[in-house]
Amino acid sequence: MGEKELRRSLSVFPIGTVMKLTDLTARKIRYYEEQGLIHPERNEGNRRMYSLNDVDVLLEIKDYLTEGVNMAGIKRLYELKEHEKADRLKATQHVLTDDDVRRILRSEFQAVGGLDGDNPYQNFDGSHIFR
DNA sequence: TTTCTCACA
DNA sequence: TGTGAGCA
Repeated sequence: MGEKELRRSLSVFPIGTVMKLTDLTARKIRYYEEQGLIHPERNEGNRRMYSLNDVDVLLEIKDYLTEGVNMAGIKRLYELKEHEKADRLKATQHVLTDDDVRRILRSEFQAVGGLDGDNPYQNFDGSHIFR
């Protein structure tokens, strides 16, 4: 991990700052953590401390949500990325970048025909997004 | 003053 | 998801 990624992973701001930065409620931010989408650290007082990466993820989650992807779908995307990350440590293979993931998501949407109304992903059950 | 966890007229 | 209670 380079120094740049290291800095982006430093947990530096409290939930109040993240709320302003992401325009999300504390309730939602903690909920996404429960869903395993972000992993803020805790300080001495049990307070959550978020990193720039966490904020980025939160912002991405907002985008996915407005695009009609539900929590199950979003979780798949991040699980997929984490698996790639794990694999990268074992074998020296290529990894899915954020852009790759976004590309995959877009093509999936186009293949299904649109972002509004009754697209299949609205009721995604967690097992067919990349069919 | 801010954040935390828990619970639900 | 919101909101209030009672702590730290």
